[in-house]
Amino acid sequence: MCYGGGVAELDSLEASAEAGLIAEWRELLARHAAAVCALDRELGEKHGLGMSEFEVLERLVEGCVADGRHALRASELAPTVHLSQSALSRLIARLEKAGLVTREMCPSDRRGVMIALTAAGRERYEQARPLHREVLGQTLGGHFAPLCGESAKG
Amino acid sequence: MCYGGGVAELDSLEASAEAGLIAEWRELLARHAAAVCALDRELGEKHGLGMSEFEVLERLVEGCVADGRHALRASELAPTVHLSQSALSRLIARLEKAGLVTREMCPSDRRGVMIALTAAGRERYEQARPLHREVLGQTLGGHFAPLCGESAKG
DNA sequence: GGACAGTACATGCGTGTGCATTCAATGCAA
DNA sequence: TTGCATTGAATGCACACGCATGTACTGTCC
Repeated sequence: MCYGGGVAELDSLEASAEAGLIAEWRELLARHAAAVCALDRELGEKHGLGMSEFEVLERLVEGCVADGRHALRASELAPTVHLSQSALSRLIARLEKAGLVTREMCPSDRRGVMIALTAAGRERYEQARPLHREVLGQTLGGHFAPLCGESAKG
Repeated sequence: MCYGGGVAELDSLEASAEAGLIAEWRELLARHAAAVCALDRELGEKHGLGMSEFEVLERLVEGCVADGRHALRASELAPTVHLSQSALSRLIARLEKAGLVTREMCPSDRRGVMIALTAAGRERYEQARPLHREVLGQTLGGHFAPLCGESAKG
């Protein structure tokens, strides 16, 4: 197995590289599905938050810790949570409706919106955080991958 | 840095374990978002397939190769693509409508449905497969992660 | 100043998804 | 055989998403 390389071995080399890629891909899909599903279910049931809602709250908390800023622009928030601009806009609207964040006009650029955590938002985050970590520990660290949704119950 | 373990170091140990978990989680999210988004866009544009549609076709091809079976039960297909039973049902309906699979009553258990690739389905899969592998190679192997969607263009 | 391209966010719309439910078929027990 | 719990798949429904577009604002060029 020195892979020194006759032509005949090139194909099998490529084939095994492809097999490795697919294996990596499927593990990624499985872990993602397990984690997202469990997170959405647990955070939703126990804290009234979806996974993306939690991620946004977390970015806001980190923003405050990191550079002591009081609020973040929506445009800098969107890419960090892998959401489209429109999806983030609506997500922020939901959080605002729930009283977890506030949306204020940006004074320096009135097109922009500054999004800030409320006390309730920070509190909700702090409450949800241990469960978030626990679920991740189980679905990423532990490999027993409790698949979720209908397809898992059966 | 021997982590021999005074009590005071336990907290920092736990903190770094948590930080590692979160780092792993975020990389998982980033890779997944990049890959799924690119796959959906590329396969959609060039082959009229969504990511999940491709995955289902692939499972059907593998099923035939693996145990020479001509068709798979819907119930055994669902968990392998991380979709709920209802989502898979509709996905199969779309594939059937497109002429890529057939749905036949299972003779031994008439509640069940046997899903089989058509010639067109197999052909579509073979055509789409190289692009699928290419996109995965770029988004998983290469780490330049071309984020997709609106949030990426801006 | 006025016109115009570009940017930031909101919104109409179509679509895919999961949950709850429904319907048909099966297996088991009385 | 009849009755009933269980199972496999389809469907009503609500919801979150992305794309395309709309609206308000900014900056630049004339």
